[in-house]
Amino acid sequence: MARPRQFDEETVLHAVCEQFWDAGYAGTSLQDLMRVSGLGKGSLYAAFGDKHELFLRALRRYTDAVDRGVRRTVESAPRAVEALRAFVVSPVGDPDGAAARRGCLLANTTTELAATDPVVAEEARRTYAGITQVLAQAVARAQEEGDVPASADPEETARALLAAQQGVTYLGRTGMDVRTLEATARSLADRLLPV
Amino acid sequence: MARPRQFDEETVLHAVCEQFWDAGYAGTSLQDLMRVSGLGKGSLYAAFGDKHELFLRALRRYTDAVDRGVRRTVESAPRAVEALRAFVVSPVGDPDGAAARRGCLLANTTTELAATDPVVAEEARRTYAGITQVLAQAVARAQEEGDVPASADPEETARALLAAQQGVTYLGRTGMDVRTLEATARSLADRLLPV
DNA sequence: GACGTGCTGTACCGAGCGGTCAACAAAGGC
DNA sequence: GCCTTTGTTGACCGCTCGGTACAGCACGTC
Repeated sequence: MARPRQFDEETVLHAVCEQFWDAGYAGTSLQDLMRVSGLGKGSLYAAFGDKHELFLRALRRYTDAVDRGVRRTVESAPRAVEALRAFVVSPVGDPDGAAARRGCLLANTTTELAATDPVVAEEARRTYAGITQVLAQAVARAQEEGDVPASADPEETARALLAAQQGVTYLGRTGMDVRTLEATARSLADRLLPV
Repeated sequence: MARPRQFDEETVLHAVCEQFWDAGYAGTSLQDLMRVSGLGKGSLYAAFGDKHELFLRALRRYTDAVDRGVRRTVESAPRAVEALRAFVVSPVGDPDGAAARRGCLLANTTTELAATDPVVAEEARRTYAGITQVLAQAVARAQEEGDVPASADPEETARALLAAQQGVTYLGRTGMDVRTLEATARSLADRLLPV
């Protein structure tokens, strides 16, 4: 047999993900990746391929986590409408606004790369299609529970909620005051999910 | 006297703006800027300072144009509510989706740089504060014209509309199908501006 | 037409980039 | 204890980056 790896792949991907999240794709150098992962260039290349492949691995890990998070929120909510409201307000994050300013790794890197990197664009569309589906099912459940008018189209409502959530995410990234941001998110939830 | 400039500053800023819009800040090299402007390095540096200063000049030119565009739309609309609807749908652009995929220079570069460049973040906040104000005035006018319920808070409504518009802008950048994108934008306008 | 000033093009700089490679280290099989 | 295999390390590659320096050039003035 051969020499075993001295690092945990998941741990490295997590650290790399955080780095890309904070500095973007172009803003992250191989030196940064070596520093946060604790690995040498050779090990990174042997284990994950080049910078772009490593980024995609980290991005997919992140989108999987986001997808699972949304599903869990919907499944565990006593009433579906609460999960939908929570989804719209979720980008606000902590009260000091650090999470809001950080934004979403997928949104940040899609904005940076979508125009030139079809793989990233496809990953974004795939992720949002999945989220839209989960939200649409939640809207249907909220209709059964009497919290959303039966006249609303579930999928259209889901897409409106997704767009609203992404808008809140972006305004958070601009550094908008957290209380104003939260008020905006709640206002959107109120208007898109009338009582 | 000395040798006069052989280029028009506005023309150069326009070309530079387009380049940053297409490729982002980090994705644009000085060579790119020389190519699209037709100027040498020396001329660029003498006229605009370094890359970052040149970028800020181009960005401010862009945000000024956006601000003026929104004001003009509101002023020239027969009914204010039409301008508000048009604002939310505006990121959709042309039917083939090229404009939607391109997104907004301010949104793209804010997402890329806001975390590390306080000047860009401030420029974004300033621009959106101005747009919010114009939208709020339009909401108030729409209320006078009987198109928006008098119970709505103009500023809160304006911020909800802005977030929705930015969400649509982002979904457009992911490459979402244009018809779906337009339906989402119209749906948001319908829900945020009830009849 | 000589002058001087500011624009222009180019050669050049050090630094950092992403990526490669060969030598070395650590494990289990024999 | 040697061999094979794989992981690790760090030196090294060519290249492009943003930025500077400078020589020459075109123009309005006098």
